[in-house]
Amino acid sequence: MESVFFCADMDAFFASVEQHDNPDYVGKPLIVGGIEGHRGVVSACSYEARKYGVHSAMPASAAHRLCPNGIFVPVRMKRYKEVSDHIMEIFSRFAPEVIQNSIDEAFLDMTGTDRLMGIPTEVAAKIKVCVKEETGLTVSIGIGENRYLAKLASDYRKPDGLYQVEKGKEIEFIDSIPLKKLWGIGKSTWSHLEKAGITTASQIRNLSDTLLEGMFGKGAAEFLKAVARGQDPGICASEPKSRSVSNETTFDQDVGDYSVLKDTLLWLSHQILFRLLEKGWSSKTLALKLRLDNFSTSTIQMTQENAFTSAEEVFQASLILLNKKWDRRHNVRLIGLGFQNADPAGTGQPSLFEDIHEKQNKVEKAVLKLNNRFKKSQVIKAALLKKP
DNA sequence: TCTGGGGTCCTAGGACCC
DNA sequence: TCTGGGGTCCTAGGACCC
Repeated sequence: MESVFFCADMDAFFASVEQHDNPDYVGKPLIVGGIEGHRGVVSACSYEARKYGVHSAMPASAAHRLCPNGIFVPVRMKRYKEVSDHIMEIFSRFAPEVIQNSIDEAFLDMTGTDRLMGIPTEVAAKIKVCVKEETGLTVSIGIGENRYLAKLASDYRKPDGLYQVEKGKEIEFIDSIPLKKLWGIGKSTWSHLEKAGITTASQIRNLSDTLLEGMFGKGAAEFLKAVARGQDPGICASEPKSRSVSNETTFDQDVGDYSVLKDTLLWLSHQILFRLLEKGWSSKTLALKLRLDNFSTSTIQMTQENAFTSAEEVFQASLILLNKKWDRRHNVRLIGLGFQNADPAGTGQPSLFEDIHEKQNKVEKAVLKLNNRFKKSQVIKAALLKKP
């Protein structure tokens, strides 16, 4: 049976949700994230804002310079998650298997569904109508014989696109997209490729395996070989190889005061432990991340014999990591804490989860108490209170 | 330009064991 | 008195994506 995959990708998702919730924003340059006076980047922006050269991941200051009359609004992740859940539910009405790839994107395995659902382009059109009617938003859908082609196809006619990569035209399709735009080829890989004089997929197809491996290493060579031929390099495994839970915060001003870092770690310890327990996972590995005032970033982690069970335990471990990693010669721009290699089977100790709501209350109280305390400290307040 | 926050996957090297 | 090979676990860093 021939495989058929859809990739459904929402158009300017965060910005579109904001425009839908607030009709005043419709037709105007809207920028989500990148609030003036705060460190940050643009999370998303409307197509009207893109005309000014604004794009996601751009520093806030640059966005303000390019688009001084733009409407800047904060990120409302909870709301986007709500809409996302609704959209995923719509997808599941049409596809036996929906793999969510990010908050605004999913792969639908439509293999063998044509008898029941109809031909792919018609089903895709129906999904688009459904999403529009129920959420007011537009989605672009790409169709291909594998997930990778579907993913590229979803981008091909954005916004409000619908494109199918025809059978037998896979190579032609790949060659119609600039190599540097292919999914998985980022800044670093592109710079390597360019330096080697490789700027098209057809050049990659003509290179020998040994040459490619010598230049990029085995993993990257395999990836490039596959995508240059329109094959799936293995994006989006249905079962991730490892799981992690982390929170981090960038201070409005770099911090040199140990007690501020300590208080932030206490807060982060509660956040990550609660989120871990909420998912029903467990973890023995704790990682601390620091970004210094010179933007250099480093991490340090430790693995203990047993899974972490209390925020206090996490907090104490995080202090050990901080003391090992921070030599106080630079102020701290960002501090983060996370669990690595989390085990989805959990701890096997149900007592941990029985009182999870009670735990949540305690955490909330603790955080509230912390926040009240932090109100005295102007430096840290913004960083702590911006989180729900 | 002055660079968020949350993730996954890969790699290279070291420790340790048989 | 100059030495193996393989497997597994762990760490730190880096690439990439949304």
